[in-house]
Amino acid sequence: MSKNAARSGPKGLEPDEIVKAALVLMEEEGPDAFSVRKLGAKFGCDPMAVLYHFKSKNGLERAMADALNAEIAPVDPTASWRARLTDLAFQYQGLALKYPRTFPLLMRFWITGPADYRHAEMIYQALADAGLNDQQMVDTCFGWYASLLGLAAAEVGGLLKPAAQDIIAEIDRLPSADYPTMARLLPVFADQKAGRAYATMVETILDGIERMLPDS
Amino acid sequence: MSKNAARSGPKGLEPDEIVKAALVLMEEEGPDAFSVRKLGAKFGCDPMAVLYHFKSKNGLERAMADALNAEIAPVDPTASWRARLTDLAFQYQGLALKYPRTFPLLMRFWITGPADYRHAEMIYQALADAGLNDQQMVDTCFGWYASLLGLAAAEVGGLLKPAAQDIIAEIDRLPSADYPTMARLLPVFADQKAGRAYATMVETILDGIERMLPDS
DNA sequence: CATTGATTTCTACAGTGTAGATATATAATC
DNA sequence: GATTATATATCTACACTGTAGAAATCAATG
Repeated sequence: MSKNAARSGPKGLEPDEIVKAALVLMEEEGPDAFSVRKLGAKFGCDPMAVLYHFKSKNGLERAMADALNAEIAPVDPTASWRARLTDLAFQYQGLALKYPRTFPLLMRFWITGPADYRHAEMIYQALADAGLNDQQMVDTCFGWYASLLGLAAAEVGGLLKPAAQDIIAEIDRLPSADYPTMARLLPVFADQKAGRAYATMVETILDGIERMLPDS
Repeated sequence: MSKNAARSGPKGLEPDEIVKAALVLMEEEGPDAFSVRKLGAKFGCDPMAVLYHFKSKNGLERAMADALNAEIAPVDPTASWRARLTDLAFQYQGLALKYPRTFPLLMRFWITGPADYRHAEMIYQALADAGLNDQQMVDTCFGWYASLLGLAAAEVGGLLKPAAQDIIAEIDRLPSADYPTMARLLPVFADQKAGRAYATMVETILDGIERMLPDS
């Protein structure tokens, strides 16, 4: 439309659009079959055009990770620190469920760019309102973020989902003398409800943070 | 030596030895440059011999992940539940530091095989001794494990290490009005001591677990 | 010795990321 | 408007990847 907004080059390829298409392709194909050639074919451009905008496949994947982070919505600043952190935690879980095959990229590019500075700032402010001192805030913010990513990745990676039949069979085959507690808990595995372990752990970590407070 | 122990085939290739060499190669080359061809060259056999024993590169990588889990030593059963979980936590951190480039495989194969059932059994017994009920135990065990893996992966992935100079510069460039808390904490970032955030978070989670107990 | 069956190697193929040269279309300058 | 400059997109080529399938090799058995 206007002078230099929509089309910046010969074909006007928009990096954001490429990333969007890349996310779709990644979810369709999975991380192994995802390739810049397929992306080019899907997007209707030469594969090398993608690399021109992102330097390398690695750079593209970093941009994809940042695009995920950018979907995190700001939290309500009037809510309690605990409510805000809970909100963020479940937003991350939602992100993992929406992009199960892209989400692991967040653990490859722990710092993706501006989008997660925004996220980090929200965590810091919540922890500051909770009453942590500076050192505690830094440690806890990093730890909170890393734990959440691990939890969410495990959720979509299959660890937190109800135990699969073959896994249960495999555990059943173990000598129950060596694994008495696991053997006893097999039925509990079997009807493990998706998402509850995640919620439980979020509460557990928040409880732990609360215990750090001076008046606790 | 004896009949069928050492050499089971023409050359007597031992899968365990292949995995050992694979771990060395992975640490040398990193996940991108790691290939079965290079492994074959290093190990002195045809690349396809590797795939014969592990079905696929994926199968090999799963075996590598299980080899890492197998390095976890049993905990002292006479120690308190909290001491046992702490022990396991730091063993995992040690594993991540020893195999920084292989460790992320554990988040690709959340369930690697017998080695982590052994690990899980130790966690379950500790949680049982702590006094959690069955449902809590299952949720907390999964959550504990996933969080720890996230923490350890973040540690070697660069999130928990002292902030790098370019990152600090990048944050410094942000409009400090939008990121007031982060801006204030920049100096704390800068001399972040490796490993302390990990230790802090482990304590935090353990505190949270303690709060689940009925008499707490 | 011949056979068997598990192991190792060989060959070939389709697909990958990307460096480097080239073409193209827009914007800037005259 | 013609010409130059510049950013953008494409083309070509190369070294490398995982692995299917055929072939060779070797130890043990009958």
